[in-house]
Amino acid sequence: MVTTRRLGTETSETRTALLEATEQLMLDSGYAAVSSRRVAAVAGVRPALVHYYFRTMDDLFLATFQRRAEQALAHQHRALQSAQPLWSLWEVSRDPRGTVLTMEFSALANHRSAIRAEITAAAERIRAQQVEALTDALAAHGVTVDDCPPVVAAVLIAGISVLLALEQGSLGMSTGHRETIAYVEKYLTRLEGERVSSS
Amino acid sequence: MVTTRRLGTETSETRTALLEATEQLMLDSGYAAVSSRRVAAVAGVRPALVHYYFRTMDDLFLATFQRRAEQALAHQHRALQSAQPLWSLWEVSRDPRGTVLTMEFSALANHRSAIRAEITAAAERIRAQQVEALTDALAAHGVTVDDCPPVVAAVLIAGISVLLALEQGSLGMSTGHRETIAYVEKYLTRLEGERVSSS
DNA sequence: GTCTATACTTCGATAGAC
DNA sequence: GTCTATCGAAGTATAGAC
Repeated sequence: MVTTRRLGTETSETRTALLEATEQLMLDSGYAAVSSRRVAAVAGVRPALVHYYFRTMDDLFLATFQRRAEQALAHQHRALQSAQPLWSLWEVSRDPRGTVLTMEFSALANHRSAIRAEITAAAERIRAQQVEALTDALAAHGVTVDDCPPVVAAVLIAGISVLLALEQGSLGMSTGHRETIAYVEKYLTRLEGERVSSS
Repeated sequence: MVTTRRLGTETSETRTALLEATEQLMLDSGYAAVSSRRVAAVAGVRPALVHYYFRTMDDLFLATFQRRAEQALAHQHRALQSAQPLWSLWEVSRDPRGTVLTMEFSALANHRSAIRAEITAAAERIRAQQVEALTDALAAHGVTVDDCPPVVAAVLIAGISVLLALEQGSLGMSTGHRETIAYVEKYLTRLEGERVSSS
């Protein structure tokens, strides 16, 4: 049953402001803090406007996620084409904003089935892109599939990044972080040499 | 300003039921789904009773966490004393219930400052216990601090566990999981031999 | 010592005003 | 095409009944 209620246009500035406000709230206070009223307050508009542009809160979350996922995929694609793809992937993965949002959206997926499929699909695309690039990058430096399959390298980098971001960001904890970063980067240096440029 | 309002006793069965209901809700639907009404419904009591045993929702979360943290520390302590401490730590870390709760409480810590300090302190204690045991375990198998510092091994195991649980549990995604588990366990076997008993 | 009735706040969502 | 006034449901928390 589809309602006939009208919705705002996709190009509206207000709509974009609402998406940005949602992302900001998720970063600052977690997805549970995202309510139509708070989003509106951050965006500087009236609460009911949220429901004009997004029929339900799930729609708002979904639109926020899709916008972000596209950016992330494109950003990672550029990084993986650099002369030091392993170093680049490591740096991209460690971006705290991206990691925190990933965790928030994963938590959201846990009990909003409408959103879950979308997030899973995006996560699969991002991993597939990593595996494709890592297959060449590792082989180029003599790492065989038997030593370390590309997909394992992708999981390891993602896992370490998530844990560091979770502990540092949410808990303010840093025991072992410096050592772990040094350990990973020593390995990266052995494969791709010293990091050249970080942008 | 402390209120004079009365609270239920610590040994009450109702109180324990509320703690268990809270944990169950966090596991099933995330911390955002924990409300006084829902906790009461799961525990089979009236909503207002939650506030008789726990003055605020933060108090409820805190009590739930502390109960769980003590169990986790004791459980890990036993595991680390086994004949194959590395294997045991890997298995304990991969317990999905524990990992999901850890993530939920971390997310909670992100925007409930009253709870944050407590969670961070517990996380530090758990890591310290791991490092202490890993220091001996790694040295016993000829792994020097230069090869891999114990604290790095602890972070790696925790990171991999968190990512696997997050992807599998929240997203239903498993790309690369089988390979990663095989990769880790190959390494564990090289150090401690085949896994003997898992209990 | 244990629990309930209830006040007050904030939520998502819609019908309808401009 | 854009926004507001407002409803019913659900949230936390307290004062007071048993």
